[in-house]
Amino acid sequence: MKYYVTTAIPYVNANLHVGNAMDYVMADVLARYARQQDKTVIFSTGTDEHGAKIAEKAAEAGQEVQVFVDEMSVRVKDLFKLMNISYDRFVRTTDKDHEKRAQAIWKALAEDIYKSKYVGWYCTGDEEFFTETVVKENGGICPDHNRPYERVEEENYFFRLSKYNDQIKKAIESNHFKVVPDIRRNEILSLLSEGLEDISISRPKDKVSWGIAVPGDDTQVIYVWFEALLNYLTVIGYPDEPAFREYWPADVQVIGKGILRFHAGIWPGILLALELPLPETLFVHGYCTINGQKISKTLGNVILPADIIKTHGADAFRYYLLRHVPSYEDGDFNWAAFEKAYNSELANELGNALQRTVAMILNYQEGNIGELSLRDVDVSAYTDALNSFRFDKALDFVWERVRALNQYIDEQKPWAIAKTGDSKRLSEVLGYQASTLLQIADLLNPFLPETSAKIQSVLSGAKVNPLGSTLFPKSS
RNA sequence: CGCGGGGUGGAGCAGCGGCAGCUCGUGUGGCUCAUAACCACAAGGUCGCAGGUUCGAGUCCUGCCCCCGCAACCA
Repeated sequence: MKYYVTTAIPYVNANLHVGNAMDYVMADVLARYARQQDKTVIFSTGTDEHGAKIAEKAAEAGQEVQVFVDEMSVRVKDLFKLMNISYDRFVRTTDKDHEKRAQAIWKALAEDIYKSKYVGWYCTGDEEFFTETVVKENGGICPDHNRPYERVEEENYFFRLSKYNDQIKKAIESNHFKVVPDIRRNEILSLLSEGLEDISISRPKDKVSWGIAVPGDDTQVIYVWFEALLNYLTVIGYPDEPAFREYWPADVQVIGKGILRFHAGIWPGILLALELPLPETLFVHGYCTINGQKISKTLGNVILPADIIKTHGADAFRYYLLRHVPSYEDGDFNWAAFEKAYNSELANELGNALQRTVAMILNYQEGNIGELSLRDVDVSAYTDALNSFRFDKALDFVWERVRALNQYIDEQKPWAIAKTGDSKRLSEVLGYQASTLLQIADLLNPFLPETSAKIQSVLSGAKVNPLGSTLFPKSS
């Protein structure tokens, strides 16, 4: 069975921070879980590299735009490696292949594209037009970028999005196209009730040169956001590659709440116009604040994934985002909460459970693990949680198992059994401990791949194979 | 009257008509296999405010107060 999962592709104008990482970590869990179930998986991600803002950033850095985006794209890949993101395909919007296929999509949409005059206020920081009222409210200055809106009057190509409004609404209402969680589904439905307007999907080349040319009109380039959405199709080779025919529609597309309108409004409109099926599910996660504040460069509160991973490892980083940021809502990252979770949950509960088990097997049984004895455990709470993208709840379930194991050890008191010389009973108890740890490793595999592998390497043979150090060592 | 979410022990949350629950923190005790880790027990709540419906209301209804999102591409 095939499984196609995507993330939004990051715009490479800045380094990715902990909040940005939610997309990739969550999608990675889904991809690993699907592989564990023997599905054939394509997990796609990439980088969004066009637009005036990128060109501007490159100029600031005194670099050729292509050199700039090459470098930024490599940084993203490096970060993904650091976070253990197991993507299968990586698309860059500056790839020749993407450009060619994006243009093919444009041509396929020809019937729904028309040329018209656009008059409005534009902010280069947002790459977006704003309405008269918004501009007035903000006194003519974009609050996000602290720069004046530009008065722009230009000829653009438009996409007949309004035509598909009702079809999109129906698809979401009928759950043919599922938007998860409900709060986001309701949000987009209310928006669709108001009705979507046609959108501008190109900009004049003399204003924005860093982009993909509109086929048949070299005075215009494709609007960066429109073209970036197409990555979900181009990365699997729309329209002619076998992967496209096999893997589309996507099973899950993971995005952050800020780009809901694009993915539940514009994107399905494009797909309907192309007469392609809509994705099965759009999963929308919340944002991660830092110390309760919105992450922002101007506030200077940015924490990079590498800051955490360098000292505590990728698994601890993934663990915190997946369990302590509610999967359906916003959450907070702060060092105190992170250290707390690391020490008490990862080190004291899980790490120590492995440690005490290994120590006893070494001390009492010369390292012989003996017979594993897996009692049947109902893991439906875990699978239900994963199937509904409740990563936090799935990990709660795993930790119930970890706690239960520590309780079991305290109740059985294997150290006391060792003194009685009842080696048969002792072996049963220690065998059960090892089995439970292996089961936990299995459940943890999609979430904490390194930890899962470590536990397995310790307990998979006939004898324990102790790690060089403890799982999750404490620094202080 | 733009739309939506929320206010529950010190903190973070669950419960959505029938004995107020979970994790953390706090206190006490137990254990000694273990990363000064682990386990047990306890204290701590007029469930934002005011009315109403009901045999019975965190839970349903009405009004009010206060936070926070979206609207306004920020992942």
